[in-house]
Amino acid sequence: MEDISLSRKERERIFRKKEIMDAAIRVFAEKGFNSCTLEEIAGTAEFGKGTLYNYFQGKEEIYRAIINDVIVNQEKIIKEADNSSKTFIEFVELCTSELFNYCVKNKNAFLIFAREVARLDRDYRNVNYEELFQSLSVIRKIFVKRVEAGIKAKEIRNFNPEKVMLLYKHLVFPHLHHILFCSPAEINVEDEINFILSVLFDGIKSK
Amino acid sequence: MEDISLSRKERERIFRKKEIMDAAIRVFAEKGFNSCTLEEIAGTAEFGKGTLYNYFQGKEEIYRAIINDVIVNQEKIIKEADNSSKTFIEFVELCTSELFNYCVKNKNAFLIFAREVARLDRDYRNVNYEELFQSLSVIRKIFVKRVEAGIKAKEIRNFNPEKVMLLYKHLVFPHLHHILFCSPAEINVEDEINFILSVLFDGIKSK
DNA sequence: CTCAGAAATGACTTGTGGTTCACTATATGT
DNA sequence: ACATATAGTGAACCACAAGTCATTTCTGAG
Repeated sequence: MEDISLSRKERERIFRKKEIMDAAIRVFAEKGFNSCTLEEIAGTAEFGKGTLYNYFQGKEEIYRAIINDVIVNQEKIIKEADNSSKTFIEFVELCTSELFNYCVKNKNAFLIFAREVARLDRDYRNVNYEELFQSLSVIRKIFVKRVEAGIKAKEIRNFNPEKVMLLYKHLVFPHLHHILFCSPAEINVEDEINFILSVLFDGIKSK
Repeated sequence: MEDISLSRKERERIFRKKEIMDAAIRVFAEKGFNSCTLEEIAGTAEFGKGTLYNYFQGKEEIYRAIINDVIVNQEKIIKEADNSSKTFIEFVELCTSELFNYCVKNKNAFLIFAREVARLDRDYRNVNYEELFQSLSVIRKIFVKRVEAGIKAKEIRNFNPEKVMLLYKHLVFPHLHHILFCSPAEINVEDEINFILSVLFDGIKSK
């Protein structure tokens, strides 16, 4: 984790930045972007309000950084799955279980991401989110490439690859959000993954 | 549409309320809840700011009323589909095509709904949204009942009915949102419906 | 035409909270 | 020990927008 190419000063700075982000994640997840104040975030991080401005441009940028982080992690997961799988089905299974793991371990960050997910592809277009869009684009490209390969190998039916990717995304994230935040009962992650993949691969109709 | 049991005064009041809501839908869809002001909504509706308070408690209530409206319409669609279908598959086909129609015709209202959809089951719990939850609950009950019937009739596999409903919801709304707001190309609604239903029923695997 | 009640209005009040910055404290190097 | 740089701080500032209400305008019955 630690990068020895940086000075101790730099590592400390990064560490404090992370601390602020962790506090912000808790506060944003609890109250939402508009119903919490910078003072709350600062208080939670055990810093003064002004200090946050030494690390971020402002409230907006902290929020953005959190979402960016989630997406960068997703990018890592997809890349990793792309490298360690042969068939498309393997690839999807790997992605899914790793995504589930990540989101369960980072519930709060995922919640913030999930609340914004409907805005990502549209409302965020105007603003400066190059890095974020970069990652989103990489994710899209890898997934589409794998779908195309899967079709060529006759693993899966001949659908528009872009649409298959969207469908996967729409299946996984809202379902994750639901089981993590809307479901009263205790969850068996393994079961949830199996359910989603079973429907995705074979559909709900009786054979 | 017009209810003759009401006086003209009352009908006029309802008409103006609707006018305000229509303006609010355009403004909220364009800018989002937090980035627009009551004055903009009032201006768009061609009323003064103060007038809005003769019709609604405040900004929050206008927003709520819009979302409530969308959900009430969904409830109507589900009920209608429930009454005019025999098999589960028919039921789903009917729901889907009517939902698509409704959302295409009410893009802006649907956009507002879609932005909030991740919050509905959780963040909205605290506040007073009885009517809204009432409708959501009716929708859930009807859908689950039809899934159960479909399983009993061996139309579909034996999954947890609640989960099938969620999966359907997560398939339809995010996909609708994407094709209406994130897709650059012109859309063939018929094709989109067929794609979603084909995957839902039969999955993506080759046979 | 008159007048009472209803409806519309927008200047004003008020509270909020993001952002700034002058100052203090701490750490590092000589 | 001193100087310099770096980091932290929160009171004060200010923009903004939700909500209020005293006043004006409209409407329709008599």
